Amino acid sequence: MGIQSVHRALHILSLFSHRRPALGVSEISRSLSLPKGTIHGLIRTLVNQGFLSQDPETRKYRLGLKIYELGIILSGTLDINQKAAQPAHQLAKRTRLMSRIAIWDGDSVMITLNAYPPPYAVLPHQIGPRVHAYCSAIGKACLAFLGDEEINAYLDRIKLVSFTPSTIISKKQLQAELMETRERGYSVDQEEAVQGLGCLGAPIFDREGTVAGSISLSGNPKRVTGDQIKNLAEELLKTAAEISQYMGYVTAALKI
Amino acid sequence: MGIQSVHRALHILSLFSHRRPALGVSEISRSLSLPKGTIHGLIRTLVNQGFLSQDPETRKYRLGLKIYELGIILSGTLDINQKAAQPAHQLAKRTRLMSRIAIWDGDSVMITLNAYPPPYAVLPHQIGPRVHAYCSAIGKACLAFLGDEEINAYLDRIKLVSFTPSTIISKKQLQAELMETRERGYSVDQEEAVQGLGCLGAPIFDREGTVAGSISLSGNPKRVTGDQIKNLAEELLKTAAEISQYMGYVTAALKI
DNA sequence: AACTTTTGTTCAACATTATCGAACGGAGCA
DNA sequence: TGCTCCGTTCGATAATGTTGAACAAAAGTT
Repeated sequence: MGIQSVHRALHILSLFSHRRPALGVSEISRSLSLPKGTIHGLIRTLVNQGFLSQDPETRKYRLGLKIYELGIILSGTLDINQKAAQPAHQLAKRTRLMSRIAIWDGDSVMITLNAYPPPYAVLPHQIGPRVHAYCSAIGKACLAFLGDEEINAYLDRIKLVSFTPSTIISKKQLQAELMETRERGYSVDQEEAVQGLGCLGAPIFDREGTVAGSISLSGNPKRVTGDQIKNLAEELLKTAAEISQYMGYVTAALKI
Repeated sequence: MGIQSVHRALHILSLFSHRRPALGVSEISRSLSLPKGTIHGLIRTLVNQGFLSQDPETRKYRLGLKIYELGIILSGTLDINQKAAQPAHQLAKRTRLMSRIAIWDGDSVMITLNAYPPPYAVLPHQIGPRVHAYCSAIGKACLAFLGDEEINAYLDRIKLVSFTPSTIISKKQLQAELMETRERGYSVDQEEAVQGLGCLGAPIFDREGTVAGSISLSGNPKRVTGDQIKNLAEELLKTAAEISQYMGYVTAALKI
C-alpha cells in the first residue's frame, strides 16, 4: 500500500533501534529481502537529505541529524506540549520536584516534555536543539577550535543578532574573543544568549584531532565569575579531555 | 539525484518547522510545485508509516511520532553521547551545575545531551522516550483512565517484568491498583520503575474527554509519601485540570 | 603474505511503477 | 443558496525505479 520506493525507504529508517544503531547495505538487504542495488539507491537518497549518515570508518549507516532535528520540531510543536509547558514548569517551581508530560502510544508512554524546578529551569528555547554558535559558551567552544579558514568563512556569512545587552555583535570583537578562547582552552558566556545564565565551554576532539563537539557547564552567572571560574574551568577541561580520550583522541603530550 | 519519489517524500518532511508545524496537501503542492495527486500519494505513505499524522479537525498534516522516536534512538546511540554521558553527569554532580553536550552542525551547535546535578539526575534510560505503562506513575495515569476494554486488552497482551523489588508483577494486583488510581484521581509510583525515584501522575483529557496524555511529578521518594502526598497530589491535579482545560476539555461540572 | 569471503558500489536493459491532470465530494464562507 | 477552496480518488501514459550481474575494496582466514 502506498508508494513502493517511499514505503521501502521509510522501512529502512524504522529498522534502526537502540540495539541496532548502525546497519550495512547487505544487512538491510537481507532484512527487507531486496537486492543490494535497490537498497543502495534508497540509502543514497536518504543520505543526501541527511536522514542517514555513513560512518567513514565502518562504512555502515546510522540515523542522520535531520531526524533529530525534525524530532525536536515535533516535540516543540506538539499540541499537548504547547498547552502543558507553562503549567508544568510552574508546578515544578512550586513543588521543587521534576514534572514531566507523556502521551499514550502503543503499549507504553512516551515522554514529550521535562520541566525542572529552579535553578535548572532555563528558558524553553534554550533547552532546544539549536544554539547560535557566536553567543553561547558551548557554541564558541566548537567554533574557536575549528580551522582559521573555517572561522573566517563563518564570520563572513553569519549575521550577529543581539539577544541580551551582553551579546557580542561586532565581528572583530568576536574574532578576538575566539582567539582568546583558543589560547585559554575554554570559552566563557556571561549572559550573552540568555539573561540569568552563565556558561563555560570546552571542545571535544575525535580520533583525527578535529572538533567533534563541545561540553558546557551552566547555571547562575554568579557562580561562573571571578575566582571560581578557574576551578570550574579546570574541572570542565578535565572532563572534556576524558571524553576526547574516549573518542579516540590522543593528546599532544602522548602523540610523540 | 537519487530516487525521485523518495527525494520528494523527504523534502515534504523537511518542510515542517517551528513556524510551520502543520501543512495541508495544497500548501505542500504549491511549495514543491507538484500536482496535488502526487503529493497525496506520498503523504499517504508517510502517514501509513507514522512519519506524518493527520489532524482530524483541520485535516492538515503534522510530523508523526515515529520521527520523535527515531530522534531519541539517534541521540541515545550517538557516539559522542555514549562517550560523554557518564563524564558529563559526574561533572554536573561535582560542580552542582548543569552540563550539556553539543555537536557542530551547519552554522550552529546542536545540543544532544543534558546532564543535571542531583537530585534531578535520574538514570539515563529513565530520561528516555518510552516508559512502561504498568510501573510508572506517568504511565498508570494514562492507563487507568482508558476504557475498561482497553485496559483488559492491555493486561492480556502485556508481560510484567520486574525492575525493582517494588514493581507490581501480578496482573490482578495491577488491575486493582488501576481501579484505585481511577477513584483516587491520580497514580502513585514508589520506586516501582527506578530505585530512588518516587512519582505521582495525573491524566490529561482532550476535547472529546479521552486521555490525551499525563503529567507526573517525581523526585526523592521520601518527598512523595505520607502526609505530603496529599498536598502534592492536589497541586498536581490542579495543574492537570488546567492543562486539560487548555486542551479543550470541559469538566463534568461545567458540562451540564 | 596470499588467499578467500564479504562488503559497498556501479550500471544498463526492462517492465513495473509512480506520475499527472481532471473530476469528485465535502467543508467553510459570503 | 451559491461559491470557493480543500482533500481525495482514479485510470492512461511513459517516465521511473528495479533488478541482478559484475566491479573494486576491505576484512577475515589460512
